[in-house]
Amino acid sequence: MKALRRKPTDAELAILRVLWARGPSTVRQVAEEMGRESSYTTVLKLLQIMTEKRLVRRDESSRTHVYEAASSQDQTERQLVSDLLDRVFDGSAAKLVLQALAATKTTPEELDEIKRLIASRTGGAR
Amino acid sequence: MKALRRKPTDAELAILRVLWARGPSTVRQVAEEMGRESSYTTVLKLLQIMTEKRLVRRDESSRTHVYEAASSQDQTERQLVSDLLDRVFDGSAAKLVLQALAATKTTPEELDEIKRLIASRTGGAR
DNA sequence: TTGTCTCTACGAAGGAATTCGTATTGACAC
DNA sequence: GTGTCAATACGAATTCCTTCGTAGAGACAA
Repeated sequence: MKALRRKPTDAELAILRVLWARGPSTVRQVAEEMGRESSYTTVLKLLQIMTEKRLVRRDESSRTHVYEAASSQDQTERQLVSDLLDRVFDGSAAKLVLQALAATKTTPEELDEIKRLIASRTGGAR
Repeated sequence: MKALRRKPTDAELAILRVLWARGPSTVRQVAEEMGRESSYTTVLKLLQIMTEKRLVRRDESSRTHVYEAASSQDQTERQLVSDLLDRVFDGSAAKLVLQALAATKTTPEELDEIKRLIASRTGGAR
């Protein structure tokens, strides 16, 4: 049983996203939300493994267990970005942003939003 | 033999980074560059697998083979960012940028650089 | 030729991720 | 009690990643 901080796999991340969106959920609810790609038992197994890994918490007080993401969406997102930054971009946020802009057709609204983000950062520091 | 577009694994990415930095290289050169973490044969095996996957090209004209990254660093970076965008951020570049800024202690110089990136984007579109 | 290096090829082992089938258990109605 | 339904537990099969040991081929010196 290893303790902490591993990157969730793709399948695990898909489940986490459901849990973040729905809040605490049963296996059946998660499986249904994920459509017909994954069978009930597959989702169950994944959630069991994720419980061991402490990626989710399990409430066993009723017969039908209820699962909940152990880390917030925010924390997890940040961790994944950190990881990409380290593995790919030498820790340079600017390089990452450059590629993010290149990778998407960013709308003017989004660009404005990003500008505001930056402004709020620089504003404080100056 | 499957054809295209899979995400390089962590170990594969580490090798690609060496190839991008050094240009076409032999197994020995890559292994040395990667320090003593991975043995010669491990690097060799990975490069062989990566050749099958078409992640690298192999020049076999001399006895000592020479390997070269098949995709540019730029393309690969973009692909990895795209993947993260899809899997984690619903395709929203703004969300990703927000987390990138939160994840690093960004220097004022970097923020300025990012601002310029954005400005060049908005400037062209307006 | 024989020996020594250095290379590639190959395979095997271990571990993790993913899938799903089957068994078992608990709840509840009848 | 029995039957039925829905849940969890368990384990097997498959595939991929990663590592490394060992074998064999090529080059070259003595």
